[in-house]
This record gives sequence, C-alpha cells and structure tokens, in this order.
Amino acid sequence: MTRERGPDVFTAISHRARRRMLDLLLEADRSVNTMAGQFQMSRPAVSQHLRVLLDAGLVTERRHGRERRYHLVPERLGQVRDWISHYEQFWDDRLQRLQKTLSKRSGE
Amino acid sequence: MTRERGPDVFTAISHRARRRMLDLLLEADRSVNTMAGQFQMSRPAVSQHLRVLLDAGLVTERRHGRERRYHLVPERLGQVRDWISHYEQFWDDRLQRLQKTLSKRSGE
DNA sequence: TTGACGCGTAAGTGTTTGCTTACGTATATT
DNA sequence: AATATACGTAAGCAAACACTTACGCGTCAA
Repeated sequence: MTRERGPDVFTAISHRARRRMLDLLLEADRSVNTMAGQFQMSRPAVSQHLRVLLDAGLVTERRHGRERRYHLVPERLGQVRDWISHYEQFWDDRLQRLQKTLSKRSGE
Repeated sequence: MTRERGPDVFTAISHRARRRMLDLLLEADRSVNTMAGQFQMSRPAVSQHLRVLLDAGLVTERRHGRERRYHLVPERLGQVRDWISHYEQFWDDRLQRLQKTLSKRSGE
C-alpha cells in the first residue's frame, strides 16, 4: 500500500495565505522571494506554506539557476470542485439555467 | 461594525468529518444523535464539529422537542465556489466547451 | 416526581499548525 | 577563492485543533 502522504487539498487551501499563493501562481510561475514580497511573514514561512502546497500536489517546483520557480497544478483542485458541485443546485440558479440550456441543446 | 465571527468557511470544510456532515445534511435535516451514528467519534465531538459549522454559518439549528435539528445553509459555500471558479478554465474543458456553446448561442 | 433521553459545554490532554531565528547548501558573482 | 544570493530545513515555541470523559440542563415518559 503506497500511503498517499501528507495533507489533503482541503487542508492545503484552508489557509488564507496559501490560497493567495495559488492566486499569484495563477498569473505566472514565481520564485519564492517574489512571492515572499507579497506577504508579511518571513521567507521561511512562505517556504513552508509552499511545501504544504507541494505535498498536496497543488504546485510543482522547477530549479532555475538558484531560484525555484513554483508552478500551479490546478487539476488537484478538481476534488474541491467535485465536492462543492453537489451543493450548486441550491445556490446557483445561473448554473441551473445553463444546464437546462445544455440538455435542450443535446436533445436529452 | 458587526464582527463576522469565527472560523471561515475554508477552515470549516477542511475537516473530512465536517464535510461528511454537510453531505448528510444535504439529504435532510438531522439531529445530533442521528449524525453521531454515522461517525466513530463520540457524540460531543460531533457536537463540536457542528459548532464549527454553525460558527461558519454553514448550518443552522432548530430546537424540536429535546432534539436539535441541524439544517444546511449552502449559500455560504458560495465563497468557495467563487474562489475555485478562477481555476476552472484550466482543468475543466467540459466547462470550456460549455462556455463556447453559450457564447455562440448568445451571438457574442 | 422520578428517571431516561438529547444535547451543549467545561476541563484536560496529546497532536498539529504557523510562525520565528539560526543555520546549511547550492548557485552565481567578483 | 571569497562573497553574495536564493533557498530549504532544523529547532523551538505559542496557539489552535481534535478528541476524550464528566457534568449540567431542558424535555418527554411513567
């Protein structure tokens, strides 16, 4: 049994700072120092948050000279969307209309 | 200023058990004992988790005799969906096709 | 009224988080 | 070679978390 280690995605995104980090990586790959400039905490703290995101599979790192560029892996957020989608019917009537449109279109 | 109290939604849903509780409440309102039967932890532990969900505004409680029926408030999950929707374009090509379909339809 | 039921809460405890400073290592610069 | 840069990691610590058992309080049943 290969143990799926570490924090799951839901835990990883529970911290506001980590969510912001993902948001930053959505724009572009970034080095640690670049990201650290956006936060008040120390650079090692940022590193540790990135580690959590890395363990959760939400980012990858690529060495680039002496930098480490972090890169977003948005696919892993799919499980969050999947879970939350069960609730959508209750608060997103826009999506409901969309779904209706689609089922008409596909002739189901 | 009425202070938006307590743990935020992202923290509230970070725990697997609490997510399962919401899932249960999606089917129907439930009393604490009914829910506790679905978990291995003690009944007070379940109560405490429900408290977190309550503080996050994800559920409400209604007294019903000596029971307390918990009721889902899915609207609060909107902020999760809002956040995650920024990432959808990258991993949900089904949605992309959907959006294309829609924009064609609306003649943009 | 007496007792069982349904529940919240207090108190105690081990574990995990989130941060800091100090340090080590690899790469680049001079 | 010596130094600066970019980073991870170790160590330490306070706070938060997740649980437990013990208890108290309102409600329904006999």
